[in-house]
Amino acid sequence: MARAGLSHDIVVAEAAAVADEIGWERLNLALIAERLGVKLPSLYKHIASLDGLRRDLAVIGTRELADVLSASAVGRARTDALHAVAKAYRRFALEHPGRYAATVRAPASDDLEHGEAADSVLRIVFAVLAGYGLAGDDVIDATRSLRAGLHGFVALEAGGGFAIARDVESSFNRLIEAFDSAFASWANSIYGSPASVAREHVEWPK
Amino acid sequence: MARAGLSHDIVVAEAAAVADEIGWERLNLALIAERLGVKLPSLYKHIASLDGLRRDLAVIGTRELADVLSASAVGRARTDALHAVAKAYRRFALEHPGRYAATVRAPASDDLEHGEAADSVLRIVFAVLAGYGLAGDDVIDATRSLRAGLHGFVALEAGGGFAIARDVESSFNRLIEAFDSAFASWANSIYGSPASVAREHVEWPK
DNA sequence: CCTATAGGCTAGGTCCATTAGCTTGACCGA
DNA sequence: TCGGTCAAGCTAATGGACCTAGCCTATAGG
Repeated sequence: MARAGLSHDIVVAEAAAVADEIGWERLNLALIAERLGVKLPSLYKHIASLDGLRRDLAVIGTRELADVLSASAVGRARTDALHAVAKAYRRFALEHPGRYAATVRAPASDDLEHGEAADSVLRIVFAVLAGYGLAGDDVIDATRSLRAGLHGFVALEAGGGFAIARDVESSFNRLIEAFDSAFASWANSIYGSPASVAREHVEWPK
Repeated sequence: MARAGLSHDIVVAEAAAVADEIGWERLNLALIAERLGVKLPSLYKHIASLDGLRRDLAVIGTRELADVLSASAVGRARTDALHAVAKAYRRFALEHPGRYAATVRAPASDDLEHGEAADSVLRIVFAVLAGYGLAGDDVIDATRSLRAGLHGFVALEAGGGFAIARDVESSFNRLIEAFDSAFASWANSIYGSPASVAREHVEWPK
């Protein structure tokens, strides 16, 4: 009985690869075990349950997304930063559909580790929006709108919803341009009231 | 052995109710059978499979969504129509989360009945956008952007992603206002090229 | 070398979806 | 009314998935 040399991180990493290949919803322990050269029950020495594994996957997926977005934004501001972050977001979702789907899971309210990962993504978005001079409720509305647009677009695209003969990339760029215009105009509008940004707990992206 | 008096439509209707209550992804035959006062295998006299039932649910859910959107748009145009349709869309998704999730399933390419239901929703959106004077690629970009924004927003909201202390309805209104401004400006921009609207097959909303 | 621990294993339980095959209620024509 | 057909229910059994209990041994530390 040779040891396979598994660890918690190795199992989660393999689960991420499997999820990217066959889809988040079809993720199953049997396939993970097979690919690791181990029988299914052996996985339970490293994970708590399938649901626990999904949560762990959500955490590392969210961290990876934060890293990708952060790297895309360095040295940019306003329109440049918005387009760069949006492009990086879409690219991550298309290249790692399983990991991306994992990030859509909202953290449990008592899961500090997961919550911190989600907040790290939100901080990047806030930083981009700060470049537009947004404040108060505007920041929240802009964040929600941008999240909605990004998530909706990549979810529909990944699901095969864009079948018309029109370049998807061009449509995506115009969506982001629309947000760019909106955020620019909000900064000068009456909406920019200095309401407190009361952060109970911030969840991302779902 | 008293007969329960089931039919295909009754089973699908009960499935819709169950999906709205416990969620699209947790829909299962055991619970449907129990609620109908029948043993699980008896359902197979009326449905082909769980996946077939899901597809049937997608069709009726999509039709219901089309009816709701259509009713909301009558007698309105441009900004009024856009806000009315958006509000009806969000309301449907929040009141019938299971049915809404079902509508996100893209029709199989050879499923004419499902495809027709999906197209009936798209026609409503096209009609609203026609009021803005959009043409060519603009119509496609606007449709994709609007779908993305609507779907993303309600998906995130339903998933508990909007936890900050800011009224969700207000954020939604501002998102729609942003689309309204964008569509209005597109109609007068250089983008409005008369490219052909090549409709291979149109899928909605995923 | 001895021992404790941790990481594998087999066996078995539960819960679903699905299929096969049986039984019986309801309707229809003679 | 009688009998036949069909549809709608049922039980039983299969297979796949997650999960647990309990065993067995490779490895690390003394």
